[in-house]
Amino acid sequence: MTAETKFKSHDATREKLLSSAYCEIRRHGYQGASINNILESTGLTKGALYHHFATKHALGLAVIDEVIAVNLNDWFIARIRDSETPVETLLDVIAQLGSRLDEEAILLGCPLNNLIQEMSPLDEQFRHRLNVILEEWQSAIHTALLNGQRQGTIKPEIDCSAAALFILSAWEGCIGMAKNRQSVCPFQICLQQLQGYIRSLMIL
Amino acid sequence: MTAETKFKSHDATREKLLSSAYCEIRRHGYQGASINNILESTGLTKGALYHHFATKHALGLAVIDEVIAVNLNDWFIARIRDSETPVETLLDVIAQLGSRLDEEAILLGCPLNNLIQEMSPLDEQFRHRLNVILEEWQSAIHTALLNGQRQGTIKPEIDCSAAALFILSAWEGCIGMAKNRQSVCPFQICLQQLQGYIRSLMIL
DNA sequence: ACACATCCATACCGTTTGGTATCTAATCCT
DNA sequence: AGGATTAGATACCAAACGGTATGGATGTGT
Repeated sequence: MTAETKFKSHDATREKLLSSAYCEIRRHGYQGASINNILESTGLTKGALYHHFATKHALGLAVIDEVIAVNLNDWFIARIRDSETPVETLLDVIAQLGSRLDEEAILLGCPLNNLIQEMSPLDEQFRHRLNVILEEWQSAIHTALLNGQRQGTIKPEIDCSAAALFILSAWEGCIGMAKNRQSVCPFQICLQQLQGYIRSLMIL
Repeated sequence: MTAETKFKSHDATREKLLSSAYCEIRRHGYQGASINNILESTGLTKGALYHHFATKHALGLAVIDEVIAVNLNDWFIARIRDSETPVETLLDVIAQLGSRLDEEAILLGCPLNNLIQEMSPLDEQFRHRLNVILEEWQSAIHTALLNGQRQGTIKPEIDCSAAALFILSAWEGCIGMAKNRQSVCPFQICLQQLQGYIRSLMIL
């Protein structure tokens, strides 16, 4: 009970820091993220931050592990992996992506892809963790396609691994392009083409 | 003659600065790019830099206009737009992309896409200039597909504008994913899938 | 040859950066 | 209850940041 309340309040400020850092990084990138901004938006001080995180670098890694990875898993990866009608679900998730994201979300882009583009050449620890998420994602699409083949909805001659990699790349590519257009419309067009590609893998 | 030599030496240091800034930005992003690093790698000083460029911001815009836009135009956009066998050329250019880029080039990613992901939400002038390049690129692919339709190599029912947008998105997406994998192999697989998509638009 | 503009080096500036040392409450364990 | 640990606020720091002011060369135009 006492340990629980302590643990809860402990997590409370830690979560606040993580959440604020996530927003700041999402907007300005990791390098552009300002520790002072993060603290200002939480009302906390450096004492709190550096009590929970050794360095800015550690904070960045924690944001990846505890925010980005979790969100992506809940929203996309787990849904696709665990579906009993995986190909339908894959198409559904992409459709929802096009209809549910507002302009601001599009402008800010995919948190995973943002960090990949910024940090992969700069920091091996960042790169590795982002790569793990990416591979889980690709693996989820891969097994979805394999299940589709088993269920007879995906053409048997398809290389599901390569197709999964391409779907993921195109997915992130669509979001990336939309980030520059600042508009939902071309984004939806792009996602429709991606759905068209996926349907071309299917047996009609 | 005198005016010409003056102009040449003028351009010489200016080009040095642009080239060095391009490399620095490619590695660290615009925000992460250090003016001092740029100067150190050229052997020049701040007097030189701020004589030719008013601010770091102006330098960044000049890199886009005078290096990135020019390079992309020479390597991809103009080639695709001006080809008499546009679809073949498009496939060729993508194939060359997979075979000619070494691991370091892949690790550093597409200079255009890098800046798009970093700067689009942060600076309207950056976003606009990058958008212009992107639209020229998409337009080049678009007209290539339209020419293909006229030549009877592309299926008439294809929405060439949407397909061009998707090809461009997937293109950048492939490079972006490869940036994290740090390997040529998945990149080539991804590009092969993109070629497969383009072939699915063609009349065999 | 002389006034003038261009080019760029040197030295400096204020601000912001991530990070640290210290100190005070609060909480935990026995 | 009381010593020990944890949580977090405050004040400070050196370094790096982008940017500026000045001054001296090197031409350039007349």
